[in-house]
Amino acid sequence: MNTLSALFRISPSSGVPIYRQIIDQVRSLIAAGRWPEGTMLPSVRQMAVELEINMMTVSKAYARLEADGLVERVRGTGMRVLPTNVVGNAAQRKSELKPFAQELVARGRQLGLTSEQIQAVVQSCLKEE
Amino acid sequence: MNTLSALFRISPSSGVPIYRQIIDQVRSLIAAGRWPEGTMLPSVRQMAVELEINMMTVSKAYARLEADGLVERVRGTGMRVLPTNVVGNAAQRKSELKPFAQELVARGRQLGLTSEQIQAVVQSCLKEE
DNA sequence: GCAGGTGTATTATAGTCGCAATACACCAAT
DNA sequence: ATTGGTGTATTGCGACTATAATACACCTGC
Repeated sequence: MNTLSALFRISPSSGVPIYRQIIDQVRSLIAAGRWPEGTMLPSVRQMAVELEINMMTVSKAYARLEADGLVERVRGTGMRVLPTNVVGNAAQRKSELKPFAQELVARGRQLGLTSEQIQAVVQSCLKEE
Repeated sequence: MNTLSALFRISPSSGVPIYRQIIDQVRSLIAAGRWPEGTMLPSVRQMAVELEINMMTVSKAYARLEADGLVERVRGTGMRVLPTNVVGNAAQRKSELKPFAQELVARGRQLGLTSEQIQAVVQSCLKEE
């Protein structure tokens, strides 16, 4: 099975740069503890094949993640998740989700929807998973 | 007062092209009936000044909106909202919001949050408006 | 007619993004 | 030492995005 496509949600047509989507989502996965300390990230080549993007695009995302101190580059082996970056606190993870909720609410308001209607849309998405 | 900044939510650093943000949000506002048939869109110059972006960026967004049949160009006057594009149905407006909800849920899951926690984040945003 | 308001076209510049193809440096397993 | 797996550097290319500075064509109101 293709585990990557289950974990990642890459949208080339969204306007958001692909390397940035990778960065954000890797950060989320690490923050949630799904990739614990010591875990090796998928190789750039594997990532590129499964997500149907360029190898260098993945590499650039990884380079940035290393610069941000989330991941360690192990020469000849791959990228290893560093320890100190796991956000165990649920409240902190919630705060990372907040920008997306704010975006959702703003759009809902523009569409003239009530709070209840906005929540209903979220609810339906949760059920459809 | 600055009505535009209250209606619009432009984020130049989001990665999403500015002209595209304008298009999406104008569509939302029209779909919600906040700009009824016959309403004149803000002028490109006003928009550019208040949102601190380039005039031509706004113009390109408007051109696309006209191509999509949402708006009519009145020479020497401005852009007028066309009638047949108003989405009166709440269900249809909800469906326009759905992609944002899906994005939110996917990110919440990546962060290891439960359905209840995701809803709580939305809830807090609704209260903070 | 004229001033001042529309949207638009043009040209040029700069930056970002993604892909392709190749080559390199490194490590692990054999 | 060889094979095959890491990530990376380089170069070139094309496309898209945004800005700037002008200039134009059009309509409205006085």
